[in-house]
Amino acid sequence: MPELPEVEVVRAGLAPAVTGARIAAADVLDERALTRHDRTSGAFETLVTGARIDAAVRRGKFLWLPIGAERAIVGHLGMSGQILLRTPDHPGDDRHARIRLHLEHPEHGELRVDFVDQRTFGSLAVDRLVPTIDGEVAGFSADVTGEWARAIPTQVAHIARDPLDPAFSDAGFVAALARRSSGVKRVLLDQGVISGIGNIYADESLWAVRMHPEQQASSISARRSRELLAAVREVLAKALAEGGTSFDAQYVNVNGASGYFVHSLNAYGRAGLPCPRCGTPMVREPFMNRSSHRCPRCQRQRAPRRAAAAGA
DNA sequence: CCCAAAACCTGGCAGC
DNA sequence: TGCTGCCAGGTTTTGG
Repeated sequence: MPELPEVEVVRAGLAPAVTGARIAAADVLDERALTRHDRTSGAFETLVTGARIDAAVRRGKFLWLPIGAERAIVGHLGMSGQILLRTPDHPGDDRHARIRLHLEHPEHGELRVDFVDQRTFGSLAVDRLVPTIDGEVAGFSADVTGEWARAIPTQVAHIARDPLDPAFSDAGFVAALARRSSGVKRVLLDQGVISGIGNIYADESLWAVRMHPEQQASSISARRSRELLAAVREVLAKALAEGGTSFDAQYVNVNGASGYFVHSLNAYGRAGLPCPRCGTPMVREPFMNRSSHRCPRCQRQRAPRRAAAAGA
């Protein structure tokens, strides 16, 4: 599923092809791909047609293409979204194609950007850019010199910086864990605290530091919190280096190729298989209408804190 | 503010 | 073969 590494692979692939390109036309094939588009500002097609794309920027799992200093096309891949670069004459037989952008690039000529999404949790939208709250660069992109660089789409403004962002606050993360009473995995998945982590990399990171997903966040020491953050960074960076994680071709990069990180997973999807560290069979447990994967030996839960004078 | 759970959606697959 | 129901899960919304 697309988490930070997968979205970054898409962004990096898209950037050189779309930067500087003009959008000649847009086809909306399925209105459900525009659920996050606010129509009161105008129709999607009208707003993007004729616009020039200045960059491809990412924060966490959100991706956006600034079109001028005031607006951007915001994309989220949801669970099954893909953004595919194609030649203009590519057959239009894609069953799950939702939106097509026809581009004219001064150097690369004509090309097509297809937003393809089976499960329709993903979306594109035209959104307003607003200044970042801290005045820092909004997200990751090759070029940060444009007017758009320190501006963020309103839809993304509430999303925390991701752990690979130079402006991410390690101390802020430690403090956030310290004041949360819920389980640590829930906090890792909270995009308002730290962005870019989904179910796969949460399980991988927790395995790496031998932490139980339901460990109460506030019970974790500052030192252990920093170890966890370091593990998150390591896991994300490694996945990124390997081109992202994908199963059954749900996720593909802009050229349509799958990532290879699936071969490197230590916890996710390994229920019943031996823990790569100690050999104990891994378990899968229900978690927020989905699953957690962990080693029952390496990742034991510390006794939950009890209220004072509890019991009878 | 904090927390938890439901809702959104499609297609693969197991089980009958 | 064909039906049913579960499962995958990121984000927003809703309710407490």
